[in-house]
Amino acid sequence: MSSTDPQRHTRQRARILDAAARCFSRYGFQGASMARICADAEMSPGHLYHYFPHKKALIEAMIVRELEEVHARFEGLRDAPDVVEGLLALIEGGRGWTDEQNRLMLEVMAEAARNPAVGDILRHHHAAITTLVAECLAAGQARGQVEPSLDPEVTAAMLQAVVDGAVARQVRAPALDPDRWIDHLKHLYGRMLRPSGNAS
Amino acid sequence: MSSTDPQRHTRQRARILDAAARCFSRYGFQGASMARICADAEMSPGHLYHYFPHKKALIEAMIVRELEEVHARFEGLRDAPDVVEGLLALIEGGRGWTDEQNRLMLEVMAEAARNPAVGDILRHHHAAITTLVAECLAAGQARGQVEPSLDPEVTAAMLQAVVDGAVARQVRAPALDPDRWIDHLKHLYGRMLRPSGNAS
Amino acid sequence: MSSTDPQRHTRQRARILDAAARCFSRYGFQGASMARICADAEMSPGHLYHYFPHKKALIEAMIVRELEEVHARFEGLRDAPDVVEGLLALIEGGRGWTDEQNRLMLEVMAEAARNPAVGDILRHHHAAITTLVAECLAAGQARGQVEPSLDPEVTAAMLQAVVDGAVARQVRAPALDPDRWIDHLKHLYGRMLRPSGNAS
Amino acid sequence: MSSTDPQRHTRQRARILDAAARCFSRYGFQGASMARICADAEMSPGHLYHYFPHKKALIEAMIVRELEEVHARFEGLRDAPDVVEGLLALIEGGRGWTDEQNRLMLEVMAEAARNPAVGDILRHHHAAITTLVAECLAAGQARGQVEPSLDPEVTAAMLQAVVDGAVARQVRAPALDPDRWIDHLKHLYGRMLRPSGNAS
DNA sequence: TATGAATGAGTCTTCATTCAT
DNA sequence: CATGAATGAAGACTCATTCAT
Repeated sequence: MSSTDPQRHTRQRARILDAAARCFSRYGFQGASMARICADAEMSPGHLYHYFPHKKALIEAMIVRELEEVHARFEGLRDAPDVVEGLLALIEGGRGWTDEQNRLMLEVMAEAARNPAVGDILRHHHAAITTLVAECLAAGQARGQVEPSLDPEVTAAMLQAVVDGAVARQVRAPALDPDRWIDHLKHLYGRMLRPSGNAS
Repeated sequence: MSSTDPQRHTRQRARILDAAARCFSRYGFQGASMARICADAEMSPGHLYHYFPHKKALIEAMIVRELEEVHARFEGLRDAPDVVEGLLALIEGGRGWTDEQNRLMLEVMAEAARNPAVGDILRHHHAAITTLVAECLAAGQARGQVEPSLDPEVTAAMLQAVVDGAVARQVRAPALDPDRWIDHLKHLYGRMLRPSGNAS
Repeated sequence: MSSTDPQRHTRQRARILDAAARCFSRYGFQGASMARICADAEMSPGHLYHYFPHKKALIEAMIVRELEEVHARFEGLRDAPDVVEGLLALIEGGRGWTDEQNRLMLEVMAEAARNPAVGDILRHHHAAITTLVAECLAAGQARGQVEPSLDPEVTAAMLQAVVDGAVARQVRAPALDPDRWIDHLKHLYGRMLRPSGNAS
Repeated sequence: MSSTDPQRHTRQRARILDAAARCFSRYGFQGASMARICADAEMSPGHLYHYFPHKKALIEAMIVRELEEVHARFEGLRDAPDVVEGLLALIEGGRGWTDEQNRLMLEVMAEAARNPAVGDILRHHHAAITTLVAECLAAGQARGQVEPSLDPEVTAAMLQAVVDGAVARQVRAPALDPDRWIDHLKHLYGRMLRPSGNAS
């Protein structure tokens, strides 16, 4: 009986999304053809269209998955005893980002800037992270770990801008020693967040 | 003699580059068809190809022009009596960036990440600005305006990351009050750069 | 299993090659547009490109098929009891060549003269026929059917030059009575090949 | 005063026709663009169109010039004391044909097969040469230099077929030693033409 | 579930030709 | 006579998508 096997369904979707991520990061959303993605996923076009009705749907699903993974990295912040240490650890974690992820994020940003649907996805995700980080920052201020004059919301947005800047840096200055860069970033970011007079 | 009029030639190229910038920012490099650019430039395809041999050439010329304009904004830094003030003024200037420029920069970053030719253009331009800013920072350190422990080169790279982050922010959080954002940015950036104990 | 049906595949290729031969003979390789060939093959361009990746590939495949057909006509020579009779029969067979085949051969020759890939195909095919004919001529010499002083290889090349000349004649002098022409050709060719003193 | 200078006019036309011959032989009639021919003739398109109203006109003018040159080579036949020697000398002269001329002839034949206008030019020229050669052959028969049973007209057509075959051979078997080939050709052709029992 | 044949609009690019200067 | 800017209709080829099997 060909009754639906949800597990298999999910596995197939994942296989497609993996292939899509690989292709999109290499060729961009428009540059990656469905045929290429099919080949990469070792699947016929007809079959792939069984799982995603449009290219648009595939792009959006892939973006959502990607952003959820990013979100997951921020969740840990809630349990960090020291918020600032937690945020610095997140920056430290940027060291592990692959080129594929970097390229994908840049592609997502560019697409979000012109495609309202993608823009909404990004903004929704951004708002979720911003809220999370802002809450943590406010808690940190209550505990005296964070400079009290900082606006938590804007500061949370800043963190994400720093991440975007770091992603861009990998393209702009790939030769720059990552250790020097990340150390510098952590040093300055620490100085920013901690109460005045409390250098890292 | 009816030999070529170089002025007209330059004007035509500019007309095309303007149309290209508009189209690329709206649809992306791949999404903008030559036909559309032609229509926007009010020019036949054959004529456009008289000025640019490829779409690639058009893209690259447009990118170079865009980046040179960015570079020009940084040149003023040399004459600023206080480097930090100069840099903060640059951040302040980001307020004037149009959506078109923002989108274009995002598209350029995404393209640079996968297209080596574009990547090289970006890196070359980035290096030029980095050198310029680093020199100004070093001079500022000599004059006691800038925290002496900062590495000028990495700090210059940081500035550009901040700009990239600000560009991304416009997509991520367009609702965020630009005044709040820019003030915050200037405040923190000032704290980063000025000698310790010298809050803005 | 609905895996590829190789028979259908072959039939489709044949359909395309037929259309291509018709169009190429009418308009030349460059003059025949893929769109026209598609229309002739009653097939969409996308579908045609499913079978041939380039126009070049289509041209070459068609040429190979055409030349193989020519080659096949020569194969019979091996079984002819009298080589000279066999060769004269081949010339006689030229009567049956269609205009399409003639035009195609002329187009192939012209293309082979400037396109190395096509040139190689032609030369490879030419060498195969030359070898075949030369062997038959040598055997004929051993049997006393062919003038012994003739160099088999060059004489085989001569035969093909005669064929090329006959193809050209159809263009140069279509009004010339084919019977008169072919009879003349056979007469002279026979005189050439047979041992001296043995007029046809 | 810009009054017409017919000499200059002729020289310009020649310059264009030279460039056209070069380009057509390299790329074919369709493959050679007017722009390329202009570049080769060091002339602007507007100027070139002053001399030839169409590409078609240029092609036809070039073909006529080419064929007239061929015709000129045959004119000498009239003064030859021995027709057969004269014809053999013509074959011998084929040794001097350049690749450009060869390719051009092949292109002309292919074009003549499908383009009625070009076909007519070729046939007109062919008829002129045929008449010339046939007359010489008839005179030769009267003088006992040529086998009397040969039909002069068909034999004249044969000569031209031999030339076409020789042109094709240069493409089919460029490696074949030209000396061997031409000697063979002359030997056989002599045997064909001379009265029976009169080997070369 | 899975295949891949099939479509046709759309992409970039070329080219013969015209025209203002 | 001479230039080269300008046109726009093709040309080869691609690709998202559908559908019969």
